[in-house]
Amino acid sequence: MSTATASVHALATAQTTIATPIGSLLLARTEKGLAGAWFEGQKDHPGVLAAPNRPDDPVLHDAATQLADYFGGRRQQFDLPLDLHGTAFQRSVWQALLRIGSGQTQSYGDIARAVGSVKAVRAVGAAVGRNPVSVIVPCHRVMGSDGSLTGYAGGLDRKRALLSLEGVLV
Amino acid sequence: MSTATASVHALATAQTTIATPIGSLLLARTEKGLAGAWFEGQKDHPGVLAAPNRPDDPVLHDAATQLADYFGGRRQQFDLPLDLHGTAFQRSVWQALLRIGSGQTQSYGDIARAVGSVKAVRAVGAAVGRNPVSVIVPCHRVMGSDGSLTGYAGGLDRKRALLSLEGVLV
DNA sequence: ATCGACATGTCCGGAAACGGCGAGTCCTGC
DNA sequence: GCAGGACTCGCCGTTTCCGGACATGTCGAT
Repeated sequence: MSTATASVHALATAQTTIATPIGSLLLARTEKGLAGAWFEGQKDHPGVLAAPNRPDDPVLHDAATQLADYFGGRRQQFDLPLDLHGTAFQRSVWQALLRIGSGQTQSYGDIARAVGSVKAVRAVGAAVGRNPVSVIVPCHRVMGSDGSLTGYAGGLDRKRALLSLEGVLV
Repeated sequence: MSTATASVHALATAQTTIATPIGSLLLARTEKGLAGAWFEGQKDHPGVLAAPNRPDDPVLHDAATQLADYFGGRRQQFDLPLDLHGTAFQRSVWQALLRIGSGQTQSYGDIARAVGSVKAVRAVGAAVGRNPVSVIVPCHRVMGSDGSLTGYAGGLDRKRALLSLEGVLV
């Protein structure tokens, strides 16, 4: 069980589940902001959360709306308070992800450069793979340096779908 | 991309293009001298060079003049500073080419003997084929031991034309 | 505590393929 | 006979390709 998942279990103040074209998405927030978004069946899915179900919570509601717009092709970027729990290294990687615009991609090496440890490429891979907030923190925009899709915690099909939606893949 | 071509890309300080009866010729120089002369469409043509276009550069201007004289039948040998980039073996082969006078030819085996490795006949072929300075380094004066034309990076037609011009072919 | 496995990328060494050949063999057709 | 073509094989420098090693941060399992 990862640090991020553990802290969400302990700190979540509200949750809700929404439907998307590529599977339902569990959203969870803490006091400070959105802290988790996992597809059903995804690798680090926290399972059942103790936090109360509150679809009308402001943050969760905004997130749901913005995600609906995103999947409908009416929105390219998100504007939400985030509360990303992880090690310093992981947070810096996730911040780097947030700087990749819609329709763009970067390689794991690019991210490694961006966070200042050029050779920590595998470490970057691990960190990207532990992104707690799918879609909104766009870990799907990271590909191998040769253009291969490599992996995705939610399954490569979802990665493909997201990239198609953003116009990256034919 | 051959070593020679690569280094020209990096080191060229000036370029120009001249017209000849057998196609236009791209000339490039480095600090030290003429480093490249490629026919349009020739095998190892470097494509677009970053170096500035300077027809009036002394070396390029001299080269252009001497080439014009050569193609007009008024000149048999060239007097220019050359800067040939390649492996040690390639350079020794190219030097051997420079020792073949106008109107003469040698076989690949002759060159192999000249550079001291009698059996490196095919290697000589490869090196000759990568001559970076067409016409001036007379790789067109090398033929098969049976008198056949074998190959030419700029196309056999050009090889024939050059040899005719030099009175070797009827 | 230590170890190993990862959603990678780069570098390095060795192996193998690839030529602007040439000499030798064999076979055809005069 | 014998000139000449098709084929084989050895030769060698260069390029390309492939496999392995390594660097790095975290986490789960010994």
